[in-house]
Amino acid sequence: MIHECELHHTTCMVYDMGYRTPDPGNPRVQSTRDRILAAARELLAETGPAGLTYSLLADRAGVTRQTLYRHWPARSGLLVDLILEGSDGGYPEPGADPAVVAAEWLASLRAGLRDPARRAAVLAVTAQADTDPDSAQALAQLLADRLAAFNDLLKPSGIQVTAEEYTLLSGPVLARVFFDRAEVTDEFIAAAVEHWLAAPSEEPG
Amino acid sequence: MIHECELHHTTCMVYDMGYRTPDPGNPRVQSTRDRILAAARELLAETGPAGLTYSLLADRAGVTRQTLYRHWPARSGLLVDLILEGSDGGYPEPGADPAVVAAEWLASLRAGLRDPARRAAVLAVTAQADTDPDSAQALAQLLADRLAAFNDLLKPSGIQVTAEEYTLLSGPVLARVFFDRAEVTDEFIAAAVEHWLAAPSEEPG
DNA sequence: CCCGAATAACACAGTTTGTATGATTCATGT
DNA sequence: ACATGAATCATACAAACTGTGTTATTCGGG
Repeated sequence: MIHECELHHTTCMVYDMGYRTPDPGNPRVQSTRDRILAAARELLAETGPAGLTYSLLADRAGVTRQTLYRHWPARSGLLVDLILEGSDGGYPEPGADPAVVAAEWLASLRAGLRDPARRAAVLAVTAQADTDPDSAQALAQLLADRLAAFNDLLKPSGIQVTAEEYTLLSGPVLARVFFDRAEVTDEFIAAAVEHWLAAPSEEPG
Repeated sequence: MIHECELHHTTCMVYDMGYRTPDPGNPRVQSTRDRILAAARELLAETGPAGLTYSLLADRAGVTRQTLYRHWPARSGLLVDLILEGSDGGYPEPGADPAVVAAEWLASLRAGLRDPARRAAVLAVTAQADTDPDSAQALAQLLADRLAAFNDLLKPSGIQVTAEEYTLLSGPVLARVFFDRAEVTDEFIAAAVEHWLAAPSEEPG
C-alpha cells in the first residue's frame, strides 16, 4: 500500500486491489467515520470486545457493512483508530515541581481510563498486539506520544525521564486500573509518586 | 446452577437445562480437558484471541464441538480456566531480606509471562472482565492468590504488604510486559524494587 | 453544474455458532 | 465380569457473521 493524503495521524492508504481508504479531508467521510467510531465505543463498552461485530456495528452506526470494510479493511485497524483517536486532551499544566507534575499526570491518566470504552479499546489492541504488527506499532506510538508529552510537562523542572522510568511511574496506575480493577485513589497516586521520586541509588532524571 | 463435586479450583456445576459440566474426577474428562486447554494455548498464541474459535479449537484438540460446549457452556469460562490453571509453580524461596524476595518475585512474574499463551489468556480475561462478572472474579482471585503467596515469602522478614502496595511493586513489570511490550531486564527489576523499598513517609510494610 | 467519490442496497458462498439427536466408548461400582 | 451411567462422537440444522462482489444513489469539490 502507498501513503497518499494525510490528516493528523489519519493517513489515506491505497491497496493493491483497487480498494482505497476514504479521503479523510472529505467532510462526509469524517462524518460517517465519527459516527462509526462513536458507535464502536458504545458497542465495545456494552458488549465487550467479542460483541464488536461489523454487522452489529453497521446497524448501530446506521451504515452499511461495506462502508466499514472500506474504512478499515482489517478489523484491527478499527481498534487501533479507537485508541489513537481521543488520546490527546486533558493534559495537566507544566510545572517546576516534579512531584506535582507527576501526580497531576497520573490523575489525568486515571481520568482518561475512566471511560469503559477507552479501557476496552486499549485492552483489545494490547491483546492483539502479539499477533498483529499494526497493533503493536500503535501501542508503541501511544507510549511514545505520552512519554513525550510527560517530558514536555517536566521541562520547567529541568528533568527528563526515559521510557523505563516512565513505566516505573505509570505502571502501578495502569495495573491498578486494568488488572486490579480497583479504584485509583488520590492516596494511591500520592504513594506512587513518592515511591517514584524516592531515588535510591540514581535520580529518576 | 448448583455446586456439586470439587477438585482444587475446578468445580462441577449443574445447570437448569439438564446440562452439566463433566465430572473433574473422571480421568477421561481430565484427559480431554487437558488436551483442549493445551490446544487452546496453542491457538491463542498463534492466532490471537480472535482466532480462538470453538470450531478451530475442536479440530486442533481432536474433539467435537459439543465436548467444548459441555465443558464450557460460556466461552469466557475457557479463558478463565486458562489463567487459573498453571498459575501456580515456580515461586521463589522465602527470605528475610525484602529486597531479595521482591526481586526474585518479580523475576518469577517475568518468567511466567514469557509464555505468549499465558499473556494472551490474561489479556483476554482482563478485556472481558468489564462485561463478564466471572472473568472479573477470576482476575480478583488470581490477584488475591498471588498477594497471599508473596506475603508467604515475606514471612521470614516480618513484613506483610497490602494489595495496593503489591500493585505498586508489580505494576511496573506488568505494564512493561503488556503495554510497553519491552524486555523486562534485571536492571528494570532492580530499579522497581529499589523504588518500592525507598519508603518516603511510610514504610511499605 | 458536472464528475468522481462515498455510500446505500442488494446478493452470494463460506464459516462460526448454538442446539439438537442418536450411537459409541469409557469409568465405576457391584 | 459386567451392567449402568457418563462422556464422547458423529451428524444435522437454522441463524448469524464474514468477505466480497455488483449496481444505483447521494454527496462534495472543481
